[in-house]
Amino acid sequence: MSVTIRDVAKKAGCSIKTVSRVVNQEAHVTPDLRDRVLAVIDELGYVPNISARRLVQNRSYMICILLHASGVFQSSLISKVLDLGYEGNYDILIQTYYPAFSRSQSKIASLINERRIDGLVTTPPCDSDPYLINMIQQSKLPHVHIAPINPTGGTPYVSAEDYTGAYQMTERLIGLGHYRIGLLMGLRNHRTSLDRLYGFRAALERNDLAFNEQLAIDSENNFPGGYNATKILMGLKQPPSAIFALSDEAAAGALFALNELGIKVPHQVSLVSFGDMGFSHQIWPGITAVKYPVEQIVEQSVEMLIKLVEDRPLDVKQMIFPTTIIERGSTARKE
Amino acid sequence: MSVTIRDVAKKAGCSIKTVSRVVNQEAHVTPDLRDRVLAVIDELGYVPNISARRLVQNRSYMICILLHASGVFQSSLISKVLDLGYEGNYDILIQTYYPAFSRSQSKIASLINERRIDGLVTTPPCDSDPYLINMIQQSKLPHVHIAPINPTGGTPYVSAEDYTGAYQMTERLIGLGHYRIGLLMGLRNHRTSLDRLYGFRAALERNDLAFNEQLAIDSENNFPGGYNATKILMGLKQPPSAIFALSDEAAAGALFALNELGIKVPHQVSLVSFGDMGFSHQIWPGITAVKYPVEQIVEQSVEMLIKLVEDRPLDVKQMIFPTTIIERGSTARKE
DNA sequence: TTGTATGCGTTATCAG
DNA sequence: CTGATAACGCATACAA
Repeated sequence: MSVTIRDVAKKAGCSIKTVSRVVNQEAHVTPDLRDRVLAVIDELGYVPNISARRLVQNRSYMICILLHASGVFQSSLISKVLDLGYEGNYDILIQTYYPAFSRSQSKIASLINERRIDGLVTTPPCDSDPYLINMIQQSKLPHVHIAPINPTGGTPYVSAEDYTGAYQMTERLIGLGHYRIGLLMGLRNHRTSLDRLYGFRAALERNDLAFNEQLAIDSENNFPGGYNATKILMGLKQPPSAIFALSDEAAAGALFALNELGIKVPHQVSLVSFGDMGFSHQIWPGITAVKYPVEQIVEQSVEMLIKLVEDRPLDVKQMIFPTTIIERGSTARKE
Repeated sequence: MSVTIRDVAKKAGCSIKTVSRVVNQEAHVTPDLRDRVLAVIDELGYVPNISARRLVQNRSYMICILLHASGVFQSSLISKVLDLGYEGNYDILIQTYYPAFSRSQSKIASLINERRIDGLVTTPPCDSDPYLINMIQQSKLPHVHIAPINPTGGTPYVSAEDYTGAYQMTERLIGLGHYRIGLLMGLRNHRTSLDRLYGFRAALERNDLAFNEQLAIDSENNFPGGYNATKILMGLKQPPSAIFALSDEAAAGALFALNELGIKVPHQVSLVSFGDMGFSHQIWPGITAVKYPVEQIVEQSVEMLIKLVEDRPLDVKQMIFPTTIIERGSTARKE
């Protein structure tokens, strides 16, 4: 078969332990011998067998990112993961998890219980699945949350300032003279959606504006959700002069609906979104958005996980990144 | 530590080989004994150690999809990969490859040479990198191409009818009365771009229309590429009445530019694209597109690769899927 | 500084 | 049909 550590040792005239030392860059090898071994390694084209190493060390050198569904959030998250993936010693396995499918369940169960991964990062709403969370905790697998719905149990997590971002964006709209603001909400069982909602309400209150139930539409954080909600909003006797979509997809749906209705953005209606992951700048006239710092979140969560895996100390167990507002063409002062 | 095959054997009062047989669903075990073993496995919560299995079988049960850059093509490809990922016995590692970065090179080299993967699917333009291709061939690693630039060397590949798709779409535009069609080309060193270009030209010829160099703009297959090219096209003394973008991103850029110029789509200019991966239906007024069958391509290529890995016969070594045209709001008869 | 011997948890061989 | 035992390739106590 292929060349092993033993072949190298024989040819170099030393023991396998010495070769092992050289390969793993341990101390206590005379430069002379080290060079000889290195030469033989090069000559024979020796590469360590990762499976053997994994077996004896009981480590997989693989970490997993768990996703649910797919959308622009997932896409931009994955982009960042891929960028991280070719650095470092770990392979990053991107895996979807659909609680409803038993195949999906058994796949992740196998990943966790067979110790095929050294650690796990979960993204919302995976962390709201009790089966999964329970399994992770039982297994004592190193685990980091991204934007968890329930940041309980002491699991480290990385998140963003959803509340503040929504608050600031709402204030900006109010500052532009918009007092009737439509809100396209996400599902209420998502923490991020809730935080954004609270931020929105707080900004209204702060400016002595009442929260109008009629203007806050429950919708899914996707294109059809935003599309339908906008149709409803604009059909009201007193339609809003601005719409705040709590996701990029919903904003895209809203814009499509507004176009269809012949309503000019931003002159007749201003539109803003929360996320700014994907094509917010590519859809005419460019959507003003709260930028959600996915990249930093992903990078940080992976970094934290690896520290956990390698048993290195974690200075902080919660990290919350600030959001920023990106101004584009979809907002204007109320006429 | 954790429970091993030996523990199960001891408790069940049989040999480890028998346990192994039960676990691997081999024949030659009396139902009685099998049940007893199964019961113990369940009781002890035994799960086989994948690393040990990998070591002894010299297999990793992991396959890799190699990507270059990121865009909507990659995104929709990844979506499909993720759907496949929780089925089957293989983990699918999604990996980017940037030939310019030595870290990226050494990562993929390690993946291949240390046999950390059992097989590899490459996507364009990875297959145009000689270093990579050479390495793959040297290693004799099972390998399948997706839409290769140079389908040489007998490597199995899966692709789509780029030529025909472009031909048909062009004919459709001509049928709508468009005789001056702007073409937003991708980079010329991509086979798919070339095939699409040839299809476009063939349709023109077939309809006795001359290919106008001025209307065919070299641009990258991305948003700025399409944006800039469209600005150029519409600045011509005789601008086109229709634009054919050879990628979704370029089409989005084109649409943005047209909006910015105050040109109505489709009334003043028709716009079509090739790909239909991402948001073609989410950008007003919906972009008529040639649908590129990514999902089928990905599924098929993974299936072929696994056959290769498992040494099962491959009935076909080249598969080329047809494209279809999706009609949306961005095309109209020339006024 | 270097080497020996043992074990990691499987699968596979071959005898019973 | 079943089981003892030998690999697989590496890391690591421990000995020299």
